[in-house]
Amino acid sequence: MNKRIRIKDIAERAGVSTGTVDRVLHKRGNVSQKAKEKVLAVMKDLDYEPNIIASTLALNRTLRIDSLLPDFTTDVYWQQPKLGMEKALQAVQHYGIINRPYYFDLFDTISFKKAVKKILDDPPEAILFAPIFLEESMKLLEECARRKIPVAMINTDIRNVKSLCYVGQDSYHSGVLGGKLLDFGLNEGEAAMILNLGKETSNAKHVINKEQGFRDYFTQNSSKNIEIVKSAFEDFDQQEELKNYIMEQLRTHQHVRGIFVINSRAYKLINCMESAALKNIKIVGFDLIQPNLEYLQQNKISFLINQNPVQQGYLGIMNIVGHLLFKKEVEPIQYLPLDIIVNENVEYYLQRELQFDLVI
Amino acid sequence: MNKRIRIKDIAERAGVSTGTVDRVLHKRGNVSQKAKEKVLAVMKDLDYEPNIIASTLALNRTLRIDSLLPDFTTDVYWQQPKLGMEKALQAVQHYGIINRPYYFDLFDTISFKKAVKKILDDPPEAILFAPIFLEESMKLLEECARRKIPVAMINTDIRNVKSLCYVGQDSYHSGVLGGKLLDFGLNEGEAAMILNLGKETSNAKHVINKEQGFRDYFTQNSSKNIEIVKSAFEDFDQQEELKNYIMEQLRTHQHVRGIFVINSRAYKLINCMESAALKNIKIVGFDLIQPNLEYLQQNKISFLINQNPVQQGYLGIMNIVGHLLFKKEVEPIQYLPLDIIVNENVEYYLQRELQFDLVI
DNA sequence: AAAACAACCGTGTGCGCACACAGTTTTGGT
DNA sequence: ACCAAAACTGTGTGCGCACACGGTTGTTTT
Repeated sequence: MNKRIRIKDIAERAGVSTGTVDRVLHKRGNVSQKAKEKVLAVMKDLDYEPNIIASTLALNRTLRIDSLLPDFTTDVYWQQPKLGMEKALQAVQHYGIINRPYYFDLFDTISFKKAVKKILDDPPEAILFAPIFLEESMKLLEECARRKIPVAMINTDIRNVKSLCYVGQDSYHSGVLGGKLLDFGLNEGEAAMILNLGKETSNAKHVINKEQGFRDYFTQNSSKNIEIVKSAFEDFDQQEELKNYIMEQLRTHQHVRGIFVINSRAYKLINCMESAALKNIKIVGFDLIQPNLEYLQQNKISFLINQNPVQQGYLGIMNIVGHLLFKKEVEPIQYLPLDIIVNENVEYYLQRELQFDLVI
Repeated sequence: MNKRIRIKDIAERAGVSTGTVDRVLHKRGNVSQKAKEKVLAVMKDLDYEPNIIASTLALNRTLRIDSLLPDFTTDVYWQQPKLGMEKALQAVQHYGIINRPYYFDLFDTISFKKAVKKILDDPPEAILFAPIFLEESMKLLEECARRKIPVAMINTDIRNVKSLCYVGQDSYHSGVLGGKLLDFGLNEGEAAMILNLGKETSNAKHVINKEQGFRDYFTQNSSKNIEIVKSAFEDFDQQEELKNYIMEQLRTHQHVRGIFVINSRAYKLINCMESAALKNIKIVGFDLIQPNLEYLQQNKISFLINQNPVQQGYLGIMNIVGHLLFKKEVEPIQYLPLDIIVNENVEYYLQRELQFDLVI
């Protein structure tokens, strides 16, 4: 195929005008059955593909994607999906895609509900959001399904309600992987702790899945008789209280030789541990945020599991755009790789985030 | 900014015609200094950005990117950069980008030189290639620099000659990482082998870098007194000879408890090893090709390091396109992450390769 | 039979830009 | 002063598509 097939070529071959071809193409206006069949046959024969460039120019439209993400001033982790989202938006700006961002307090459903109301009062073409609050998020999804607004989710997966897609990690298998990585540092008869430094209101399903995966790893794979200790502390921003809690936990569970921190806050754990304890305990955490990176470099953290938050934001937008503009089929569940990060390879992941704006 | 700024808006504001604005924009034809300054000032004031969509349509041009990759029938690894390249080409097809692919024999410089001649006899707008043969590749790069043909390299990095970019792995640090990953399975006083199942003619620099990185890891990080054993075998396609060689190597170096295979052919090593030996020796290899994946699943390979070959092909093309179409600055050296692959996370990397066509 | 309505269709215009071409102004030479 | 050439500029056209609008034909109603 040397020359791109145009609707003019289709029209000539089918013996109709370009207006008729356009009407068949867009299922618009009236076209006789006879003309329709002729046009469709020629399109198929010539393998016609619309010129998205010309279509975009002619349409001269603006499509708005509203985003609803946790406020990154509450938790630095959320700067990263925002970064990925912004880079994707930059890449597709010339297609007339614009964004209206909304933020909510990670620990306050009121702010989430307020933002949802604003979004639905002036509905966009599509929504990208992080479903931190299960019940409220399901309501948003149901309403969007009713209004046929495509929704892409990141970070947390909600099933049983229709959405365009989920882009994020598989929390169960991140728990399995955490088990595997901790296992390298464990000997026969020692104990491993799974530590949740998070609030009860957020991501309960994630927590359960990670723990289950972690336990299943040791049940099914490790022959070292490892005891699993579960631990959780909500007031992780209270330094003294957290320190007391950690010290007490380590005293109570003296066989613990590995800790799997299931949120991005492994650094808060390490802030509370004495050097001697750190030498004897391997720590596996999540996410390449600055305080974690410093401890990884100091080998106080053995592994970080990268949830690819930048890519979540990026691909969330790209999937929406692919659906809206290119009429692409979208895979409903898209798990991102569970990157294993050590001091020797972390640099490349950090560079990757910076280079995202090279992608069209 | 509610409405996109057009050249018409610039023209009105500067008191000239759109033809003059176009001439200033493209440094074409004649424009008086006075008009030029006015136009540039308005452009800057209004933060004008050309509409790439309209520009592409008006230009109605075809840009050809020639690719020069090793023949994937010789080595299955090379199917993957080809796949990434094809997906990128698909994504940018509507910009009028076409591809002419050339393939060469991985172990025969003649085929490479023949392909180079064909490319240069009918020069494309840009070239994507894998510089397997150092000397011949440098000649190609010098000629392209002379003719101002942008070249993107993947898999092997050639410095000191001008090119658009290199997208690939950092071979030194992949050696370092290999050392780290093997170190998990090693005890005091044991030995680690670095095994090269490759031909002398290919990628010598890569080999040297990986080995150096591997050695440096143990020198600088491991306190276990690990002896490093270097081993290489060229006739890796001769099953009996390879088996004899491996058996002899394992007899000679009985303290070897870990083997780092520095090409993608770890599976060939495992084909030659007896079950008993496999239980005592950890193996770290490269690349998610089918035979390796099977052994990873069977836990005969402990880790694979993913060189991201699909992404190399993909980003090689995307960088060229960004440069040609969007006049983007391209980062000259782009190292891809060194993914650590275990049985528990491999699935996500495989799925990622399949989903690439969702990206615009 | 005439009028009204619906189905159907072709034509024209515009989206923002690239660039060819012809007209106007300026400059240089005689 | 006159002429030719060069510099400069505005205008028109086309890229492929989306879609509004008016004209034609066929059908239904009066």
